[in-house]
Amino acid sequence: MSTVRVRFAPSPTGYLHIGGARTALFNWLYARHTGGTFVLRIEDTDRARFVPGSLEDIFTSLRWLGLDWDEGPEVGGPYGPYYQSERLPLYRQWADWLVAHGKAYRCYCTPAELEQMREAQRARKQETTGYDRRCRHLSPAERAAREAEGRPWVVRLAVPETGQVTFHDAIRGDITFDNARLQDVILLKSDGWPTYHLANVVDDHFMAITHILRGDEWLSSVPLHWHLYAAFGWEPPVWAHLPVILNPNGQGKMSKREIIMPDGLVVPVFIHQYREMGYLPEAMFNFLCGVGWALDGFTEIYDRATAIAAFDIAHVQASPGAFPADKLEWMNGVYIRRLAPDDLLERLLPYLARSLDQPIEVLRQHEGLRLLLPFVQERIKKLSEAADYVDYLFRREIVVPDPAELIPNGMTAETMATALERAAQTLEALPAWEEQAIETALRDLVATLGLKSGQLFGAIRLATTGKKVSPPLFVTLQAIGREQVCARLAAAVAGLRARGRGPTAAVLGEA
RNA sequence: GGCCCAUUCGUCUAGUGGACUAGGAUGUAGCCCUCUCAAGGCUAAGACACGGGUUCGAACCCCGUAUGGGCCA
Repeated sequence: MSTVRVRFAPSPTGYLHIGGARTALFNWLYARHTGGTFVLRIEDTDRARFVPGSLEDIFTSLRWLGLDWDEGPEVGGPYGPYYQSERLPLYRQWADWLVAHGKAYRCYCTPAELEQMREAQRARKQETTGYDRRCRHLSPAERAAREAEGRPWVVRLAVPETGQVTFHDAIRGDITFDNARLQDVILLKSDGWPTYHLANVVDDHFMAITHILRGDEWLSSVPLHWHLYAAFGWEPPVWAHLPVILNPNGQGKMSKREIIMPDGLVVPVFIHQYREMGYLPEAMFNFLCGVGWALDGFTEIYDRATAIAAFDIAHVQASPGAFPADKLEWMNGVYIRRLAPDDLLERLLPYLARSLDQPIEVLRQHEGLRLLLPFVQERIKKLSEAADYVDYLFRREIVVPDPAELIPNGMTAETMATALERAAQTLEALPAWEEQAIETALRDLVATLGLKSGQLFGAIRLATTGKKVSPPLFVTLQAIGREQVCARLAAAVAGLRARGRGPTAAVLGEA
C-alpha cells in the first residue's frame, strides 16, 4: 500500500485567494488524515503573468492558516526542485521522448499560418475549430525540409482522433469525453518552456503524487492528461475535482477582485485581506473546511484535529456553492469570544495601536482597556472593530454632534442639564470609583429624579463616550475614570445650556 | 455555440432506496433578558427544480426538460 502524496501547485501570478486556500486546505487535510505527504510546488512557467510579491504572499497565507508543507520551497525534500522553472531539462527530455516514440510531434506552423487557418475555419463556420493537425501528417521529407530551414517548432501531443476516454473522479464518479473534441495541445513551446499540461503531468509523476485534489475548472483537461499518462506509460493518479466557489451572490466563479454585495458588504477574495481585517486563522480554517465539505452535518465549530480525523474525499460536495460570507462573520465572532482575555488582548494590540495611534506598550498596560476587554469581546466580529468600542478612553475631546441627541422625548434641555449636573455631583461624591458603586448611585438618582433609566443612562453614555452604543455603562464609566467622566458631563451640561449655537466640542483636560 | 459537471430552506450543508411529518448552521422575524449595542435563551417562517420512468416503496437509481456553473471557441 503506497502512502498518499498530494500537492498544492499554485502559480505566482497572484495572491492566495479563497479558492486556492480551500484547495490547499483539502489537500492538506487529506495528507494529514492519511498520514501522507503534502507537497507544495510552484508552477512558475508563465513568466509573462508573474506578479511580484505573490510567492511571498502564498507562503505567508498558507502558514497563517496553519497549512504547513512537508516538501517544497524553503523546506526542500527528496523530489525537488519544487519550482518548475528549475526543472526545464526534465520537461524537454520527456517531450523529446514522446516525439521519439510517436506520441507527439513537432509542429512548425507559424503564428501567421495558424491565424490563417482559424480565419478559414471561421469562414466555413466549422463547428470544431482549433489546430487542424497539419504537421502531424507531414511526410518524412516535408519534415526534413522544415528542419533544414531551421524553422522554430513546438511539440504537440498526438491525441487519438476517435473513440472515448473514461476516467474516474473520486468525487464525481466516471466521466467520459469524446476524443474527437480534444486538441493536439502544445506540450512544449518554441522557446523550450513547457505548457501547463506537460509540466503538470511530468511533475506529478516524478514527485510520485498519488491524489490530485484541485479545482473543478481543471476537470475538462483531464482527458488530455489521461492521454499523456497513457503515452508515457505511467499510471495516472486519483483525480478529485473540488467544486468551484461561487461569488456570495451565487453568480459566477469567485473572481480575483473583491465583490460588493447589494447591502454594501465588501467581500474580499484574498487571504491576506481577511488577515488584515482581523479574522482569526483558526476561524478561517474552520470556515473553509465547511465550504464544500461538512464534518457530520451537525457540528459547525471544530478544531484541526477533529477535521483531520473526519476528512474524507468521497464526502466532498460535487456541486458548486456560493461563498457564505455571513457565516464566516458569525464564526469569527464565535472564535473571538472563545479567546482567553490575554490572548485576545495580544491579538488586538496591533489593530488598536494603528486605529488609536497609541504605542502598543501603553495599550498593553492600560487598565481601562483591560476592564472593558470582556465586553468588547462579545461585541466584535473582527479584531479591527475593537477600536470603536474603546476609542473614547484615549481621546481628550468628546464631540457630541448635536446636543439635541442628549435629550430623549419628553424632556427639555434644562431638565436634562440638571439631571446630568446631579449625576456629576453624585459621582464626584462617591467614596469608591467602582462599577457597582457607580451603578447603585446612578440608579438611586434615576429614582430620585423620577426618570426612566434609559433616559439618563443614554445621555450619560453619549456625553462621556460620544456614542450611542458602548459596553455596559457603569463599567465604561469606571474605565474612563472619575475625573474625565465628571469633566465630560460638565461639558455636556454646558452644551445643553448653550443649545442653539450649533454642535459643541468640549475640549477636556489631560486624560 | 460545443463539450463536461451540477441541481435539498435566501446561503453553507446532513442525507448514499424504507428510521424524512427532510435534520443542523447561518441569515431573517418575534419573544425573553436588558442602561445602549451585543452575547445568550426560546419560538417561527423557510428546501428535495420540473416531467416521466424503475421499485411494494425514491430527495436518493434511470431518462428527458429547465436552470446554474466550468472549460474551450
